[in-house]
Amino acid sequence: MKPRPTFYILDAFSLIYQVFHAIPLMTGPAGQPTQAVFGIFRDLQNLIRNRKPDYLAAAFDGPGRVFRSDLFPEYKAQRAAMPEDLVPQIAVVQRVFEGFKVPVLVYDGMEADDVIATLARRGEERGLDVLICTADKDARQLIGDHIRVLNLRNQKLLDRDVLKADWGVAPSQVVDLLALTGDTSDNVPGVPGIGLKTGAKLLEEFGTLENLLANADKVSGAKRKENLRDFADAARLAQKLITLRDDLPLQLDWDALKLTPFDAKALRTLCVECGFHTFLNEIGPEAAEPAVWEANYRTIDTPELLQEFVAELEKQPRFCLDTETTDVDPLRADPVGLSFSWKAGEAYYLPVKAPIWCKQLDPRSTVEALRPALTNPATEKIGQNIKYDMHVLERLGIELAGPITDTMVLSYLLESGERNHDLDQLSQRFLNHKMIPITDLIGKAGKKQTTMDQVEVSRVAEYAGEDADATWQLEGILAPKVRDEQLWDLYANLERPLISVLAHMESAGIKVDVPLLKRLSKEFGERLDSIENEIYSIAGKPFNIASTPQLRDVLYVQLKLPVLQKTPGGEASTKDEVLEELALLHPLPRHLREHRQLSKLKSTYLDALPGLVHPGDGRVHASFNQGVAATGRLSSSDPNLQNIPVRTEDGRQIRQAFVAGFPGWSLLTADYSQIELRVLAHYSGDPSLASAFAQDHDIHAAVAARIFRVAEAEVTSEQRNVAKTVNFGVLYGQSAYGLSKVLGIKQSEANEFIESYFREYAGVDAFITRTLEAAKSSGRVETILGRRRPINGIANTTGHDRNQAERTAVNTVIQGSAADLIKSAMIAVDRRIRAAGLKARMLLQIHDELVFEAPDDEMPELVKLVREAMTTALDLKVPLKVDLGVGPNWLDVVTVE
DNA sequence: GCCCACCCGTAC
DNA sequence: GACGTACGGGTGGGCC
Repeated sequence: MKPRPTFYILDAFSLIYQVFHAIPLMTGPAGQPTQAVFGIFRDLQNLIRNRKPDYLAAAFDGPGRVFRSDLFPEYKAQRAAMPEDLVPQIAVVQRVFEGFKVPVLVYDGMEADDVIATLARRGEERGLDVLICTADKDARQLIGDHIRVLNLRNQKLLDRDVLKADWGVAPSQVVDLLALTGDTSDNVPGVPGIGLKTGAKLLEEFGTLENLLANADKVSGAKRKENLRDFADAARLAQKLITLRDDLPLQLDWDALKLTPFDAKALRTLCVECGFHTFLNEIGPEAAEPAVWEANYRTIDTPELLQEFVAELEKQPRFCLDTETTDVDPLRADPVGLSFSWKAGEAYYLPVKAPIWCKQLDPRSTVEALRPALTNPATEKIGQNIKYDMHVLERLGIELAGPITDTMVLSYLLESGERNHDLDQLSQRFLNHKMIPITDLIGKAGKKQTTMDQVEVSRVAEYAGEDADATWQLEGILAPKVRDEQLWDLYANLERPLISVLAHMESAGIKVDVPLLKRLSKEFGERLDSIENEIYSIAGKPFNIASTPQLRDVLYVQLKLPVLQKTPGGEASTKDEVLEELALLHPLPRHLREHRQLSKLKSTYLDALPGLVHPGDGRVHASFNQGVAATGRLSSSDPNLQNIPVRTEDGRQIRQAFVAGFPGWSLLTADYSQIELRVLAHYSGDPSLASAFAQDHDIHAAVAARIFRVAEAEVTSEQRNVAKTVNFGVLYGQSAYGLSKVLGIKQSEANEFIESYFREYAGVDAFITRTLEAAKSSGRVETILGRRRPINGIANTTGHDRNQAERTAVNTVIQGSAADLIKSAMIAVDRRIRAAGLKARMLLQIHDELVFEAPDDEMPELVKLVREAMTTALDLKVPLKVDLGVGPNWLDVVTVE
């Protein structure tokens, strides 16, 4: 079945009032109020961008008489006049609708609600999937198989089922329910004493309002009986008022309701008038006609041309380079060609591996010819994700020298995590240019995919030339932006030097004991088999335990166990936390938990890791990604070495397979102790937190002592555990509810712990308040080294969205500052290792931990050097502490003094 | 047969 | 609804 086309109907005034009240007063350059305009602009932009409606319309109330006033003169009578600040915004909002090309429907004498109802019906009949965007409860009566209500504030969709869960009634009963409860905002009467709960209960019993009123004497409670009798007419009137007319004689031109591209010019004018600078940036380039991309790319494919080219290249103080290869993994990739650019619209492509019928250069002599330019420390090298090219060049025996400017990293600093930073997107956004998709050359991933060396040179030259050209042009835009935003120091002192540190870590990799992984895999496999049999016999039949739907069926249909939690998709959850509960009721969940744990370990680590071991050196070379995590952390992939198990005994065994690479070498692990809590102590300046760290106390015990008001020596392990959980909860903005769930205590109790914590650590409270205020006024937060992250929705949302934004804001400062700190440490350690001329190498970073390998005779010096560099990486108001361990593998490390 | 959303679970 | 940041495996529905 093909999905139905979508039809979004906007209840204009409902949305306008919603955003007007939700967003604090904003004013434009002329001092005019703009918050409703802003809110509608944002809503439309998001709606069109994210949901891509097929059809779209906005309904306004029409001028003239309203038929409901004939029925009931007081209808909407007590509704306050439109706020003074809103009045002038309505006309501008209309222009926003026009700018986004949203057809505005206004009909003389008709209310928007009825227009919407009619549109919805007609849309449904036409085979569309109708979504009504409104906060108006009345609209819920329209819900059906193909009509739903969408809340644009939280993107929540109301369908038949959600309605049932929410109000306990079917769509056909909505009118009756609202007629019973009445609606104070529209001045619609109802039956006193009947709210949503009671109303739904009565309707469940009696079906309809009419039947209920007819059988009022059967309802329990004397007062309720009396009210139902006395207010029966009021309810009947309300019913009439609430019922929407879905049969208005509207002339609809469906073609005119189809979504069309917005009028960028009109919107731009409006944004300038209103001072919406962010929107201006967003619609600006993307809306404009694609820029003319004047390109002149030359292929350098003879020794003579190469000689001329190198002579030019060596004259350039700065140039952009890019490498083409046969693989996304630079350590498995063969070089195919290099491209260079130092002027917009111009680039050079040097093919070194191509189909035999194409003219090309000799790889070896080309590398030698380029070496002086690439290793010249005085010239600047520009690239997009240049770490990749550094790997390729390293394998050709070239260590890139000179200052590096990486456009991916620049973009990341400007907007960490809010967007992707790949070249295609950067080019689209900043240059308004669509790059040639790589799939045009090598096909889509899969069987038919070829490699770049199979593609004829002329086509690769266009592709590679464009890469270098676009990167060069991007640098011209991004670098000034980074300087303007005062982020250049962060780049030059932290992210830039980190690039080559990461490149070295990646090319070092870490040795893996594959036979051990295989042994463990076999052992886990055998244990899994026996658990599997046990599970099948308890369940009475075999099924796929790894299949959530099948497991659901066994647990909740077959065994009829209670559904304790639903997934975000509305299905019964089978996650571990739920199984833990269910284990108290039935033996099966216990076995399932064990099975889950072992099969996770087996598939994700034991079986996947050997496939990622580099055949040449028996090591895994993960990528440490510098442009992904929104807080400034690194991430690791292929494989992810930042989530190797440690918490359970079975999981921990896997660490034994990460070993020192050579005989007589060992691993060194160096963990920051309580790094995020120390950062919190630094920021909060809280004296008691600071002194606990200054005196190197057990921080969880120290906090326990204060919140439970006992001596530190008297703290019980339960109290310490509570304090530990609260400590971490604070970092994540955990609520009393969350804490109570983790600790298995009452919410009220959890609340007391949290309150007690903030009473004792008022500095922490003040830090949070300070951070949130700054976030609200500036729309972003900043880490200790000035890294920034935009915080969306902290000032203009409420409820859950607001809380989420607040948690993100606070956590980003802590997590991001800790990330700054360890990045600084990595650079410092790397420098010192080089300065000392050690063979030791940094291998891994796991957010608060560094892993090295070194010859045993270097170990004492390395330990000293690492500790020194890490503890002095940044100067905080509390001391930094590092725990070090040495051993033959990542499991069996022995603590060193 | 490939792609992707969803669910789940591992780390800090 | 309720704890922040990541990555990745297995399933199964959708698509080609």
